[in-house]
Amino acid sequence: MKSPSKSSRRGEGRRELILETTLRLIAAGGVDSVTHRRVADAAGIPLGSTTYYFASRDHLLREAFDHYLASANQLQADVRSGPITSQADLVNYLVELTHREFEDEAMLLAEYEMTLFAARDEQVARSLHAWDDKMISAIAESMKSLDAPRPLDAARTLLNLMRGYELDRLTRHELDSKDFKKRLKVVVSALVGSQQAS
Amino acid sequence: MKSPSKSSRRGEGRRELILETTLRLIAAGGVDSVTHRRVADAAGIPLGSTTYYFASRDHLLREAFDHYLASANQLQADVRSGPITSQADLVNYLVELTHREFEDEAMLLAEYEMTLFAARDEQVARSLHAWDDKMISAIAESMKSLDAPRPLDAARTLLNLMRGYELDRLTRHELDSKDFKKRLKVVVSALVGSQQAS
DNA sequence: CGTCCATTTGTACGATCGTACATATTGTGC
DNA sequence: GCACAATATGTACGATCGTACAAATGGACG
Repeated sequence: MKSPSKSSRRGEGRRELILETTLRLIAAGGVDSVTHRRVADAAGIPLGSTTYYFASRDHLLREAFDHYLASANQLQADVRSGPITSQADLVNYLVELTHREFEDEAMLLAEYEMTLFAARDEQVARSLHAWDDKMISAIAESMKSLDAPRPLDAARTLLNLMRGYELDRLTRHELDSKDFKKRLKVVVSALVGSQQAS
Repeated sequence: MKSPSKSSRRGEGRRELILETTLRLIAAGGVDSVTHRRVADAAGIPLGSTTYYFASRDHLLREAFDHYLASANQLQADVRSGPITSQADLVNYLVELTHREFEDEAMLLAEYEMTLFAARDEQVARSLHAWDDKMISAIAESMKSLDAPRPLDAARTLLNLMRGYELDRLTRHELDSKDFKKRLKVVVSALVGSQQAS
């Protein structure tokens, strides 16, 4: 009988403990603040443990980001609730999506730390692209019943907009989400309304 | 008679040399890669020079970001060319604005390094907000003759969209700018067209 | 020329880092 | 219980860091 609540997990459990701790550190102090020693201290394990599971600091960071994307997958699945049959439904879905991200603002910050890291690391970039594609597909799928003329383009535009807004919010904590919803509504109405290409 | 082309500038000139070198390092390797020693080596000056002008590493980074925003101000002024009298003019203006940013992709990366830094540094955050407000005002101003119902909201939406797109481009170098222009056109038509509030 | 202060330069100290590695401990199959 | 592989732990080494600081240099001005 295993004891999952044991603070010092063993084997694969310890591996995950290290990854989760690494993510917390990234969220709190950025990628720079991640060192083998700090991760070990924060996780309550000896230094040797981190080097045993991860050959180098880069390996640790890369796997931590992959671990984050896996958990983000779960979050995205949770948001999908009712069917989307109107523009208002779509707006609410998108607002809810960003709202969930802001529930843990530090983790959102970690997501953008990952984006910048990906700009200099091909491997993380590939993981991030796979996640982005999944997000775009999900948004496009949610617009299916609205008959948008170019669902993938529209989804990409909406995702860009959300990202830009989130980035703004990361440094302006006072920004109003009501304001964002109103602006989002205008864009959605343009994207799902029937207009011809250039 | 001063010799401005002298590689080892003196006084205020040396101060600027250090800031420019710091920005190049941030662009090339991120904020993490900035150390007093590396800046000194890259600038061809001794270590003592960097600590003489900047009391600490944080002071150096903060002033480097301010220095970047000052030069970005110049860039933005350069883009303003002809008058904007149609939606197409506005789209071209915005596309040109992002295109200029991509001319030096490493510097664009440095801009987002600054954004993440600002998320954890109030002082840099204030500088960045002042710059953002200036951008929003400039975009709103450029829409004046188009009679957009909410120019400031529209400008903020467009800036969010541009930022989200730029962030995407930083990791997907193959992305097409023609695609962005088409998507931007749809959004612009929605923002300047007359629609009532919620 | 000589003085004075801003600037420049080189060096040093203590702290922290990534990584390697030898040793101890644990769990498992027999 | 025993052996053996997987896992866990503590320690050490060389490198790099931020920062401090004393000494050297140089230009402006009497």
